[in-house]
Amino acid sequence: MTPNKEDFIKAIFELGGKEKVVTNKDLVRMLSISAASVTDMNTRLLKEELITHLPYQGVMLTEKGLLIANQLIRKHRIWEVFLAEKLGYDWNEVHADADLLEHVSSDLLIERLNIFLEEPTFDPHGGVIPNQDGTVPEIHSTPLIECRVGDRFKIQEVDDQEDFLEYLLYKKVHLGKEYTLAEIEPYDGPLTLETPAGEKTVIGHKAAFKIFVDIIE
Amino acid sequence: MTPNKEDFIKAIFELGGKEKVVTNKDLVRMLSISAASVTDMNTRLLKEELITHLPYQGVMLTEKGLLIANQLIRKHRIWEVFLAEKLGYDWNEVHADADLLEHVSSDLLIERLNIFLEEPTFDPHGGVIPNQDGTVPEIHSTPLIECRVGDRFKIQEVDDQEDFLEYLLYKKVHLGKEYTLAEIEPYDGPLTLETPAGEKTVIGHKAAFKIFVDIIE
DNA sequence: AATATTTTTTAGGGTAGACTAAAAATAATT
DNA sequence: AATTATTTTTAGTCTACCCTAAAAAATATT
Ligand SMILES: [Mn+2]
Ligand SMILES: [Mn+2]
Ligand SMILES: [Mn+2]
Ligand SMILES: [Mn+2]
Repeated sequence: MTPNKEDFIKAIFELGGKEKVVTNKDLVRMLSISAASVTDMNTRLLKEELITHLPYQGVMLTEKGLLIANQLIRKHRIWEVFLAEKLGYDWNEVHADADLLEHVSSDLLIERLNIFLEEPTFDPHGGVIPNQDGTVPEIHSTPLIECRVGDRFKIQEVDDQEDFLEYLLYKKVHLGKEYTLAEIEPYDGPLTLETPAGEKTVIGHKAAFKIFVDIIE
Repeated sequence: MTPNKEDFIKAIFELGGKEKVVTNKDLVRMLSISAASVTDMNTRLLKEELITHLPYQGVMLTEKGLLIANQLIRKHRIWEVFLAEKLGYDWNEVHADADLLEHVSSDLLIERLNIFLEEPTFDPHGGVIPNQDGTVPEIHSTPLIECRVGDRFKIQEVDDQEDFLEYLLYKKVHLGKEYTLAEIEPYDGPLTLETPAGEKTVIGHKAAFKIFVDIIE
């Protein structure tokens, strides 16, 4: 296994390759490599039985591939916790370094680090950390866009794109924060969130797809 | 710069390439690669002006190469401190992981880590950590083999080979520990060290070349 | 149904970093 | 001084990962 292969498998997973076929086009966009390179890597991963391939359709992860994806995500997210909690990184700064560190982390290192961090369940943007055996704890959360006016909730997870995290930092939206959904403008308009203290925050319509909440009672 | 190039430059440094010409043979032994691969890497590093090359003699580091070596050693040793102090690694366990982590450490990461570790001066076996600018703090220490009977000293630094560190762990020799040199057997015989409490430790002749001490007054 | 567009694959090539086998240069031995 | 042994270099290959350009297949549009 090499860093490039690992990142490729992770990309397939993040594009839904656990349940559905992922197209070459999507991988081209996600990894910023040429279409020919995607075909090339596909044939190599196919040879190792990490993916299944439907010609001209796309690829899906095998059990073996899925395990590698989850173990890599475990490493990635544990490093993100370390960078945020111990080294004082903001949540939009952790990804780049974690994306490199994940590939050079022995099992011993990750398990010691996990203990040092007191076995965290979530990474800095609320992504759940897979277990050592590749299983993933089941967490219930709802996309903010599906909430109704009047719902009370806590922020559970947010999309991990750097610019989106920076936007949320600016809006002072952070994990665990409690809000009530005060208003939704029609025709894909903005959402207004209100804290228990009465402070209001306006969030764009598209942002509401990238925020996941835990509705209270 | 790539991990292989970085390790190659570090190997030249560790074989004395700051002051003297390092042979291909030595690099073959240190890196466990073929002689042809050494010649190959030499020509590539030469092109980047990181080394100077005397055909059929060997290579030396340029200023540029030396800077890279020192910065890599800084990263390596800071990671070693982290693994030992925060993750509970023994001093003979830190090297392998640090040897990988050193290549994926951004400047931001290393400087934050350095602060988190409270700016250590030495790595777990007493190696001095180069400064950010590539300069190296001057530390005075004496090889144990040069000591005279009756000298009092503290353990300052030891060779970082894994099996040697394990041997010292078994002998309960650790950094900062105080001893008096009680006896040296002639004809390259063993050395006897004595703690202030009167406990005696016998050390092989060759080991005394790999232990460096700070003589007290 | 025919044509145009998009996507995927194939063909051919490049670089980094490794290898083996053989040639050339240097060092050691007789 | 000549021979032998060691070390370094050259020549030719290999794999991983990337590319561009062109061909083939699938999809969308007229
Ligand atoms: Mn991330
Ligand atoms: Mn990565
Ligand atoms: Mn080390
Ligand atoms: Mn290394």
